[in-house]
Amino acid sequence: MLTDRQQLILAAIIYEYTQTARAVGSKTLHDQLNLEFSPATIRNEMSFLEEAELIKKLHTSAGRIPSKAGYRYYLDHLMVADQVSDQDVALIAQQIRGNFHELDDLLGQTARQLADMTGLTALVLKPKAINLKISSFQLIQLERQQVLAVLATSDGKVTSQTFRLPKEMTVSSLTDMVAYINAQMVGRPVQEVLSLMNSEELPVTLSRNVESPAAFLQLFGEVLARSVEEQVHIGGRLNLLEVADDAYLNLKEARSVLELFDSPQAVRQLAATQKQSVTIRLGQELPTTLLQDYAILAAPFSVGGDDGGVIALVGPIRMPYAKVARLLSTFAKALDTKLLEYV
Amino acid sequence: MLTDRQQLILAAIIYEYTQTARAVGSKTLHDQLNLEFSPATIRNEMSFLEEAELIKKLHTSAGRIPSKAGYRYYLDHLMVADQVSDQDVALIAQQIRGNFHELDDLLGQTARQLADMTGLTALVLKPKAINLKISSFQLIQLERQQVLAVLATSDGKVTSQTFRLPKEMTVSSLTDMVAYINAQMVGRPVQEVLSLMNSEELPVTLSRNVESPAAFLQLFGEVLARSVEEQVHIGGRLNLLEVADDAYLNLKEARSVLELFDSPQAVRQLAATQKQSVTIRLGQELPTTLLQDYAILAAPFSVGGDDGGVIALVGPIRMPYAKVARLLSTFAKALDTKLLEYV
DNA sequence: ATTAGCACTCGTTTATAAAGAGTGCTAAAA
DNA sequence: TTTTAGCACTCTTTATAAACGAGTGCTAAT
Repeated sequence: MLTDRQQLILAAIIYEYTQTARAVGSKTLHDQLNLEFSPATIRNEMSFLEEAELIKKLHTSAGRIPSKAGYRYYLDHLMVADQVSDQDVALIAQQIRGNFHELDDLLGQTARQLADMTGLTALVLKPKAINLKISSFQLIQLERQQVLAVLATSDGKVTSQTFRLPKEMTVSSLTDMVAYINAQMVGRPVQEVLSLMNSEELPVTLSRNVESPAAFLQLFGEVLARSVEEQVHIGGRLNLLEVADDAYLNLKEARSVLELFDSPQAVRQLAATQKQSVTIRLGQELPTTLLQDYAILAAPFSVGGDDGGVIALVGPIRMPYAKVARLLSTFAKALDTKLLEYV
Repeated sequence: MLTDRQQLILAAIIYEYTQTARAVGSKTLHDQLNLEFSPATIRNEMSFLEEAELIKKLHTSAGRIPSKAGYRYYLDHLMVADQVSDQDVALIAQQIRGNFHELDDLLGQTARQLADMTGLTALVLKPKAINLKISSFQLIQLERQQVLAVLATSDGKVTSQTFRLPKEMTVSSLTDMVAYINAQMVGRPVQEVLSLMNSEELPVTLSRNVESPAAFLQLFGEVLARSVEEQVHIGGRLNLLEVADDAYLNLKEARSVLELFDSPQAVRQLAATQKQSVTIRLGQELPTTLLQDYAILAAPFSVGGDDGGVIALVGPIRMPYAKVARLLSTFAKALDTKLLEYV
């Protein structure tokens, strides 16, 4: 257990280091923060903190920097959430309140805005849409056997796919069934319809309406599946380059980190969180060694009752956690309320 | 005018430098390429070439590297186009021949493939689609006054937009007009229809069918306009980072270059070309100072008779032009034939 | 016209020294 | 017992100088 003074000093070191990016020494700390005990005392406490592996030296005669364990301790015990300025709250609310036809537009815009405000990289994962409902399903004939299937869902998204009808089939032979689908399925959750399709029930019903339902079912299923595909929005990707403390960066590392964020699966894995509030992971706690020098803050949100949405921030371990965490949770809350509209 | 030997030496310097990324000296050049004249002779010729500003020294006692004018001379007079290996031609043809529902999928895939094969950044600009035809236009009612407009075009693309009907209007009141549009407009070029709309003609006709055509026309126009929006595909964006000769790169520069390619307008401007074959521009010939150390190769292609498509490559000035130029024109040709399908 | 020879240049590497920031320890002060 | 002043010591950073080496330009010989 750390004494109050030790905690104070640890927090001070993290504060200083976060600001200046330089190892902080006892004298600097004393002068900078007007502490009422001497550099020598600070040195003594520092060697205790170092013993506890909460801070470390880059070399024998250097000042201290926080270790990853030190950040961890800080996050778990010392951090006091910054107040988000009223101005910022207003800004966030205003932006998010805007009118977006499509949920994806809103989420993309949110990611961009969060990235801008923090200077970090923002991730927004749309949840698996359990409650997403079918708004309409239509077939549109393009030419001869070319048909366009269009599925609209309650989040405003339109999924479409062209396909070729088997020779003997005409579009009009399908209209009954399209009508049936619209009568029966509109307003029902996509996921529910998908499971209906697996459970023989729908196929049986359909076969009364269509001669060869198999091909059609496959098409319908494909479009349904694509409409609930999980999607990832990223804002401020290039902020990932701002890890280095100097003006030059390692080409290979920079490339691999940026490449990592080109893979939606990888991003999804990175941002995953179970907790109900902001979760912070850093360095070796992250699932990839590529991000040893990064930290990720993640907060859940829900879309119209569906759980599983995540809004997250990625940045260098040395970052102003208090401020950033607070901003993130403000965004998460704003999304939570706004997204009740997209049921 | 350069003598044959001077040309030979200039080409040799460019070759060596392209391979090794190091200033090339007279002795190295002699040894490396088994030239039948001595280093001293080479030195004499070199000082002539330097006088002509085709090559330069980084400092007094260093070897020579090509100047931008040197590259220019090489490109204009000396470059012999490499043969693309049959294997590569086959690969390209095979990939492009694949079946793509949407033109944009094909172009995106092409950009990625070209980038992979060259290690550079590939740009593909879809031409202003003069001949793009309307395949179908439909309205789909979502709920009460929410309507989804869907426009399918001959390139396989589906453009959709939700909008809200004025209170007094019902979807069914529009069906006549949708039928009219499909009867009259399907198969006609989007651009033609757009100009019809500006020229009062269509509005007049429509007003016979709809009570308040203004709002509807605006919607139709918007969707039409979006369907012919020019689009840019980029492959291998991160290859832009591979300019530096060493393992470290300048953060600021790297960022601004990558940011540049986030703007479709900027990309479009960069790739613009009038010529009928591969155009190569480098350094100060490019429209932005950000790309002083880059070269751009651009080749036109057409989509079903529409001119204005461009496929381009961006990379460091020091690159194997012969090989890369040849690959690019192979791609352009492959696209030209393939795209006859998307009329 | 070509080439061997050689002095000269200038960036790069290696070596050495001085400066500076910060520590750890000891002994005195509180 | 806790805190602090003092000081020697460590290790990076910066500065200075010397040795190295790739490559040039010029001159004189081929």
